[in-house]
Amino acid sequence: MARPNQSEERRQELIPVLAKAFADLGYRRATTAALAERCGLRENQLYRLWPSKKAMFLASIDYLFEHTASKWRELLATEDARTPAERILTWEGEHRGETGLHRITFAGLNETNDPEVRDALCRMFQKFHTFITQQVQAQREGAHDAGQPDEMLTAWGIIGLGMMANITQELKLLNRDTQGQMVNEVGLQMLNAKRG
Amino acid sequence: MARPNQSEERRQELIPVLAKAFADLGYRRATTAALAERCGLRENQLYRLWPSKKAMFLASIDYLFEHTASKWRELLATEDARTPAERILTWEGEHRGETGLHRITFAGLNETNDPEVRDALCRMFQKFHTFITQQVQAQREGAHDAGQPDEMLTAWGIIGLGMMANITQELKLLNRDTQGQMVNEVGLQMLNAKRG
DNA sequence: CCCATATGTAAGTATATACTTACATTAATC
DNA sequence: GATTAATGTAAGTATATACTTACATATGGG
Repeated sequence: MARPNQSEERRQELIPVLAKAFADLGYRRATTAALAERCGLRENQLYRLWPSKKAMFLASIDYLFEHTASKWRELLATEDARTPAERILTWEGEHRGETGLHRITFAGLNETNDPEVRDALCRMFQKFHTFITQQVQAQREGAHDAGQPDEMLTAWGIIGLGMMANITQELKLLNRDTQGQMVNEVGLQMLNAKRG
Repeated sequence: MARPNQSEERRQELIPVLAKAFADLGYRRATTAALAERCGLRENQLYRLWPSKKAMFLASIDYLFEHTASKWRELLATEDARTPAERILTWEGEHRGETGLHRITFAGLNETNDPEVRDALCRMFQKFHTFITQQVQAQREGAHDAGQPDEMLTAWGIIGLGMMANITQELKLLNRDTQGQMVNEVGLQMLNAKRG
């Protein structure tokens, strides 16, 4: 034998670079040439690590989800005057779109004809949804008002609010402050509101 | 002169076909060959009517927005026990995604590097936002509660809810009934809620 | 009928780009 | 230090597809 195979380590190092490239450029404009250049490699070196561009894309989706989720877990662990759900909302309002996860999501939503891409997106949304549903339940602490939507539906609403915040950012429809205010105010309302 | 030019009429006839093609296939898979075939034409005939594929795409965005907006105006005109806003929410909960506008939106969001596409999307979202803001204002009739987000922010939240409903549909994450329920319940909550 | 323009048909081109191949060089293990 | 797999370099290929060109045919107005 000679020279140990370090492919796995290389992959771990490169995935954030790929994810950023897909986030910056979208799927189409993130050509294999561009990806390789950002990685400081040649195209065929990338292809030694992943079998296809699609595989690189799927790896990026998983990575960015994990990245976001671990940030959220961290927020849950720290103590604060606010509830966990409120902390996440505030943090998202302030840091919205930093990872570029949404751009990758848009790119993925354009490729939903591809079963693997579709599955990756499904898993991602499902995980977010489970996570947020738990937070909504914790926030409401069983004090379920008569007219209030159940926690699962509210959770989808909150995810939608986040998507919309990303879109308004992408299209420069709202400035950062207004965007943060939106996520905070409308999000809190969905969390806590009672029917009038 | 000979033979009157009927290009404009042809365009009007064909735009719905193009829009459906983009909605079904997304931008990338809607190749010019596919577009031409669905129109029952050759590619160069399409190119006599529009200068580029992008132009066909932009025309489709405008068309689908107008299509949706006119449906909503119709809903506003009809009388009902419910308020106008409630009527739109219910209708959207039931007919969500029929036009395929959302798929075109996703495709567009992937091409936001292109200034023309970006502008078309901005115009579309702005128009929807203006429209919905008016409905929220009408619904709340100036009875603005202290903790309630202002109507413009709420309107973005409602649009986000609609986007999310489209995504859950696209990825088959929710069945139609639950989806409609989500749009209705969470939407109504955003419209009417008072802080608990 | 004429003729100018619209419409139809059938190729072709140019380019981008995902992916491959061939070969040179390096470096761990024995 | 020899061997062998990993890594680096530089081309090349194959294909898809947006867009074009060349030419034939139809059709309405003078």
